[in-house]
Formats: sequence, C-alpha cells, structure tokens
Amino acid sequence: MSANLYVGNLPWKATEQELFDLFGQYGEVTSVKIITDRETGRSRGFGFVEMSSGGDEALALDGTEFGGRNLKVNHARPKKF
DNA sequence: GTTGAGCGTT
Repeated sequence: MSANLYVGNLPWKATEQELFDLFGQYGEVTSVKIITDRETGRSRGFGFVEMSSGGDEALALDGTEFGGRNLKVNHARPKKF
C-alpha cells in the first residue's frame, strides 16, 4: 500500500530531508522526491512524497506554513496510465 | 547570485 503525494509551493531552500521529517510525523515515508530542473539543476519548488501509511493524514500539511511559504499537498497524478 | 504556477528523470 502506498500513497503518492504532490507537494508544491516549496521554498527554494527546502530539501528532501525536510519533507521527509515533516511528512514522517504523519506516517511512514517511503520516498521523497523534489523535482529539480534537469537542464539547470536548480530547484523547481515542488516535489513528490511517497508514503506507505498516513498519506491521508499528511494531507493536513496542505495550507500549512513551511520555510516561510504555504505548503501545497495533494494526491499526485498518475505517472503512468 | 535570478524565478513562483504547477504534477517527477525511472
């Protein structure tokens, strides 16, 4: 069982371990992926968090302040059809 | 050394 979460509105200073600790409070985080520009290597300001449990609980992080910005948490769109 | 709505590199 797993839940893929989309997290946006991230500050440029935010890292994967920051999200891992944040989402880790709501459930078991299996993977954290912050999307960075593959061409420039800079942070795009959004990422994805995969959780094996507490995924729905982590949705409470949506609208919460993180790093000075309001966090956006939602179900990730299907990567594969 | 920059930017700010969004849905990822396998």
